[in-house]
Amino acid sequence: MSKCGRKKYIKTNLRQMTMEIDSQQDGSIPDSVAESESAHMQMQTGQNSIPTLAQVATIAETDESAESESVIDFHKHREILSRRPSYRKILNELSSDVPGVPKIEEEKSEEEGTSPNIAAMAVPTSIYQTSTGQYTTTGDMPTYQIRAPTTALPQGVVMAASPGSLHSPQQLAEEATRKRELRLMKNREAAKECRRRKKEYVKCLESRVAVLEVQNKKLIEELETLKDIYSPKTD
DNA sequence: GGAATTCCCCGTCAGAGGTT
DNA sequence: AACCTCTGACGGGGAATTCC
Repeated sequence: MSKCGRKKYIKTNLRQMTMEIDSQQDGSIPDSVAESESAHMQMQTGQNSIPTLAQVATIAETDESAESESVIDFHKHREILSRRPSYRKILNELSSDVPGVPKIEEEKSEEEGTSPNIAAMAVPTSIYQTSTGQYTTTGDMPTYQIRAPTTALPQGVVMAASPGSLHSPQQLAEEATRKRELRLMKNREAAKECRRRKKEYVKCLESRVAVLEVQNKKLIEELETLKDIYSPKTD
């Protein structure tokens, strides 16, 4: 399997996992998933993530054969194009629904923070459900205190004079370069954070899958027991 | 042992959506 | 409108594993 193929495979699994959890919880595939991710899109793209513009274009093209007379539903396309909520949002929603699920802390102001950088702390976060139906946590999972970028820029990033004071083309070029470097640096950090959150999110999903599987098994067993008790004996 | 493949991480870009 | 944040997508590099 190529690198690219492998990446797609991982993403497919991740999305399937999410859907599994959703369907286990309310017994149906969420409308958003059902609507925004048609089966034929999955077949065409091999991905379960939000399609790229090119993919959307392909979908629109092939859909034409099926609904050539009808106008493409604008809202449907908006939904396809729309972004899924951030991992932070998802996890925080989860944590409000399910006690024990760690919250990803919102960015704190610098006054609150003690460390200038992102601090990862190991706290117990793996989720398990007790016999009473409560969620509990064991094991280590990193949680994050995301801090606003410090005012102290990293070495090599120099604050330039205000744009109004720039005159020569050289100064303008330097300013542009500086801005680009700053942007790249910020994006680099953002990507790191994003990946960390994603990992946390995946771990959380995995834990929930485990919990729900156990719960499901128990319920099936209970059902069987009740059936045995209440069904009339034939002999 | 070396080539091929897989896995994991990273940096960058593009683009959606939020904020100022 | 400009700027910022977040995240999917892409591709590269290195370590680990598998295959011959």
